[in-house]
Amino acid sequence: MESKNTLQEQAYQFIKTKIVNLGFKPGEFIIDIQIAESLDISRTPVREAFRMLEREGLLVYEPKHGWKVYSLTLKDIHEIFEIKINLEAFLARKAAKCTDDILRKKLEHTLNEMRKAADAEDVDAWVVLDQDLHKLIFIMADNQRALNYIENLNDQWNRLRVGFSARTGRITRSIIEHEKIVNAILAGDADEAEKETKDHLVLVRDELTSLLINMVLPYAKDGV
Amino acid sequence: MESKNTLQEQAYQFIKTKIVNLGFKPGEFIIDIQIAESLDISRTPVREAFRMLEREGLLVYEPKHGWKVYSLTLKDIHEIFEIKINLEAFLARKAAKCTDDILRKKLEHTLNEMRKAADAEDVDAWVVLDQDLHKLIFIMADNQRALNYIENLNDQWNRLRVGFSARTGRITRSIIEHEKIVNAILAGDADEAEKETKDHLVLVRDELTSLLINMVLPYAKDGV
DNA sequence: CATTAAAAAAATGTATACAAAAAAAGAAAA
DNA sequence: TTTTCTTTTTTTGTATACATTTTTTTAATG
Repeated sequence: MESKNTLQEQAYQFIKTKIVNLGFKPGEFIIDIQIAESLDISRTPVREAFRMLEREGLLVYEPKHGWKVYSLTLKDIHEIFEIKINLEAFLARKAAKCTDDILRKKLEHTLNEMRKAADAEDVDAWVVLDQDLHKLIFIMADNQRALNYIENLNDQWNRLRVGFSARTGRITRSIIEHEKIVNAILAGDADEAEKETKDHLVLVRDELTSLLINMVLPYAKDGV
Repeated sequence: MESKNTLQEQAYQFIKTKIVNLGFKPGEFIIDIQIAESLDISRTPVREAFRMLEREGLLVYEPKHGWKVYSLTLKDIHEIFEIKINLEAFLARKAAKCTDDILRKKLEHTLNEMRKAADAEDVDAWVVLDQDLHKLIFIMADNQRALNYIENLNDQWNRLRVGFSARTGRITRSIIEHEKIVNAILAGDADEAEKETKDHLVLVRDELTSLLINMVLPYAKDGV
């Protein structure tokens, strides 16, 4: 969220925002000079930004052809969640063994905040807290690389989040799932933490899959 | 391995090779213009190559400072193998359920070739076959993203492979470990495939850790 | 001799020019 | 009308110039 003052960073933020908000459509080719002109900068920083976004899987480079906004398929969702389910379940298991009281307190606090946001039906706040909570669990698990990778996987499908978390009942159910995970971690029950994380992610995956089938595929023939 | 004819690709291959062969030392800052001059090209393609290598975790960009060859610590090895152990064990489990006979035949064949290479003490051939074998398992597991990520993790520590696989007894022992994994997969025994993969990677991690402690740390104070 | 200040050198960040390649548009032939 | 070929336009790939920032060197001061 922090906006560094280099033009590369500006270009990066601009393009990423447009992709996430579907201003650039999945499968669309984007052209450096056009973005450069609309930001009133040169091509150079835009191309650097392209490489950064390629790194995150939001853009795909096709040599001698150009830069394409990555288009998620159902297979992608399946792959992404297969990895997420495994890694996050393992990290939850590890987090259950974490003895850092500050982190444990924070975890409890974040869950409470989530409850409040859910009661207030504040979807935006809830989304942020949801991310905070998962991040906290990963920090407790003490594997920075895994955290980075999962955040990267999330970047790849978060485009769909717009239509997802606002769905009826999703947040209410999600609170219950998160409570189970957090309680297991705080109780130091690694097996339970692993199991509840898996269950939670399977539900997310399945809802996301049906969302992709019902809402998005009709107008995006190559996926999202 | 394929060398595309763009200068970016040349620069990319050149830098990567130097990093892997320790021609550029871990922690060293590398400067675009110097590489550009030694390749007799301009800075532009070199900078594109930098971004590609950043993507692979071989270079780290420090804003307003420059590009640093990433330096592995023991914590990195621990993180990398924690992820590898989890993901690869899961993929081996999935591979055990693969029914594609062509892939299964290939797997058996690759193991045989590895045995031959080991008998002939052909380390170079063995390294290639080892990578082929693991890749085959991942292909059987049918998760392209996980495959890519594991290959990326491997890129990060393969620099150490030079001194690693040549160690006395490592290959002989490794053959046995690989046989167990392959046999479990071919027998369709998912539990066993998962277990043997974990055991194998734990051994690799531990040997790598001791290598890092004994050989490399003395002269590379920030790790490798 | 150590510390700070100023000047010089080097490296990054950006813009722009131009050649080569690809895509698009238009013209000619079937 | 469709197909093929040519021309034009667009876009990529690369080089280079230059401003800004950072680092190093040198000079001055205590």
